[in-house]
Amino acid sequence: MRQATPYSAAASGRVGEREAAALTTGEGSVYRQADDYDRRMSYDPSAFPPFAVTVDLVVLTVRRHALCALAVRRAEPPFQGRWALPGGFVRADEDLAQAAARELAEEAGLHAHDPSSPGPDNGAHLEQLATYGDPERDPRMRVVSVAHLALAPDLPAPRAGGDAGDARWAPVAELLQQDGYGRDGEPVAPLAFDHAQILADGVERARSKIEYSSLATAFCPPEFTVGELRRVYEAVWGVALDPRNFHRKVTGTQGFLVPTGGTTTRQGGRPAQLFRAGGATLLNPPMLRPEV
Amino acid sequence: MRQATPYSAAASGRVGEREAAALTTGEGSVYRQADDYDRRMSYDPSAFPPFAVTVDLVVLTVRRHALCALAVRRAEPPFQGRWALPGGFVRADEDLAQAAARELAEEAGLHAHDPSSPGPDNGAHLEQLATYGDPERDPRMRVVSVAHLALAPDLPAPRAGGDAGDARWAPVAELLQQDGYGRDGEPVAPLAFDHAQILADGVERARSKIEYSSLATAFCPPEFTVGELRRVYEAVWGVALDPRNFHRKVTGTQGFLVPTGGTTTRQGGRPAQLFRAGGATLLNPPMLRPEV
DNA sequence: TTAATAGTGTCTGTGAGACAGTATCAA
DNA sequence: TTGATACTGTCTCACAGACACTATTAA
Repeated sequence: MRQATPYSAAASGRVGEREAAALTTGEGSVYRQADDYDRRMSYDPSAFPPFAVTVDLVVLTVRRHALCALAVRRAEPPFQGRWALPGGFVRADEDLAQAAARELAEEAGLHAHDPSSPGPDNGAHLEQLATYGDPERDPRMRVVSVAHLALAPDLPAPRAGGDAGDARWAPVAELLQQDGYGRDGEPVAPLAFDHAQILADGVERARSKIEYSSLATAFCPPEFTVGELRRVYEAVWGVALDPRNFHRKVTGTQGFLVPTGGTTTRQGGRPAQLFRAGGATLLNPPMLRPEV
Repeated sequence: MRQATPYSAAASGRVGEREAAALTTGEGSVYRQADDYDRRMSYDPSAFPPFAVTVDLVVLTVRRHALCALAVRRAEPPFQGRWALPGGFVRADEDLAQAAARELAEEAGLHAHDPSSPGPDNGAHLEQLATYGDPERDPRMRVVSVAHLALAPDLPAPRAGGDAGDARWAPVAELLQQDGYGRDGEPVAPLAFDHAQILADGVERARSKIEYSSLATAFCPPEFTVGELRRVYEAVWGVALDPRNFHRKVTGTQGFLVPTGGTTTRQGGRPAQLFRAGGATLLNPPMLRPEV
C-alpha cells in the first residue's frame, strides 16, 4: 500500500458554508442570488468572474546523487526575495502546454521534448501535473495555476531569465524542509505561494512514474550506463538498490534500453556498456520500489 | 507496457510560431512586445488576459455490466442539443474542489466523499483529473476547464438540474463512438467541445487507478459481494476475470475488504458473504489487468 | 434434479530478492 | 596489489494463472 491522491474533494457541506459566507459579506458582488448567477452564466459566459491563469513548473534533475528542483528568487512582491517555482502567465493565444514549454525555455533554457518527432532530441520531458486554484493562494487576485512537471538531465547552472533575478538547482529535501533550517543551520524560508505543495506533488508524481514507465531515462544524458540509471532511481526514491538485480531487471525488460556499442569508464572500475533509451514508454512488469 | 500520458508538451519551436503569428495579427492587443508583456505582467498581474475557469465532471458508474458516464443535453448554444459532460463556472470565492463538489451535487444529486471523515458516508469519490485550455476549445471566449473525475455506485436516473434540460447515464463506449452511429444504427452526435477527449482521459484514469488502489469499491454500494466487485472490474476493464483467482486475490489483500458478517443471495446461487471497503487505499501488490 | 454462484485446494511458471563469484579497469 | 565498478549465475520464496473440486442456494 503506497502513494496518495494529490487532490481530494471537499465535502459538499463545506461548499454550502462558503457560499453562505460569500452571500453575507457581499463577496462576488454581482452574484448575490444563486439562481440569478446560473441564469446569467448560461446566457452570458463573458460576464464571469475573471481569473488569471498561470503555469508553474516543477523542473527536476539529479545532481550529485540528489534530486534537485529549479528555484527562482522572486524580485517583486508578494513574497519578494523568497524562492519560488518558475512560471508565468498564460498568454491569450497559447495553449497550456505551449505556455509551459515557453516558460521552460525562458527560465531554464530547456526545450521540451516533442513526442511527435522520433529519435533522441535531448529535450526535457514535460507533462501536466495538476491545477491549483485556492481563492487565497495569491494575495493580489484570483490566480489559477496549471502546474507542469519537467524532467531534465543534469545540466550546467540555469540561466536566470525574464523577471527572475536569480535561479538555482536546489535539493528538493532542502526546499521542502519543514523546520525552517537547512543542513548548515541557516534559517531557510519556505517556498512562496503554495509552491511547496506543488513541488511535493511533482516529486511524488516523478517517484511513482519511474516505477511503471521508462521516464527515469529523462534524467540521463543521451548515452548512459546501467549504473548511472541506477543512481537516478536511487536519488529519486532515496533508497539503495542491489546493482546486480537492477542490472538483470533493466537489461531484461524489452524496449527499455538499447546498447549503443560503446563503453565508458567515467564512473571508474570495469568499462560499462553505454545505452540509450529504447522506444518503450511503459514498463511491464514495473520497477519495484523497495520498503513495502 | 501500457497506458499513456494524457497530456504532452508542445515543442518550443511551435510556441515561437504561435507567438509570431499573434504579434503579426495583433491578437492579444495590448501585448505587442514580448518584453513589455513580461514587464507589465510582473508589476501588474491584474492587467491580464482574462480567462473564464470552469469545472467539467466525468461521473462514472457501472450499470448493467457496462461502464457509464453522466451526460447532459445542452440547452444553449454553442453545441445546442448536443450531449456534454456536466460542469459549470467556478465562482469567485470557491476552490476548484468545492466547485466540482457543488456541480456534482447540482447536476448529479451526488455528494462528494469527505476523506477527512472516517466511515462509509456513501459519498462519491471525487478527484481532479486534468486541465484543458486550448484557446479554441470554446468558440465564445477563452475558457480553461479543470476536469474532475467522480466515481459513484449505480443509482437511479439522475435528476436534471440547473441549466441542463436533460441528463442520462450513457455507456462510455457509446459516447466515445468514433463512427457516429450507435448500436441501433441511429446517428449519434459526438460530445460537445473537447468533452470526448476529457471523457476518454477520465475513463483511462479510472481503468488504471482501480489496478493499484481500492477505488473500485467506489462503484459498489456500501455492502457488496466479491462477485459484485469482480463485475465492476470486468465492466471497467472490459475483460472477463477468473472468479476463483479474483476471490483469492481480493480477500487475501490486507485492508481491502472487511466482512460485515451478513450474506446475500441477490446474485442467485450460493449465499455470498457481504463486505465493505477496508481502510486501505493502495493495493500492494496491485490487481493485474489481463491481456499484457 | 439442474443451474447458478460461492468458495477452496493444488500445480506450475515467472520473477524479485539475496548473494556468490568472475571480469576489467585505475591508481 | 587493492579497490572500484560491471556483469553472470544460482537459489528461494511469493504469487499469478489455470483449473479440479466442493458448497449452498433457487427453480
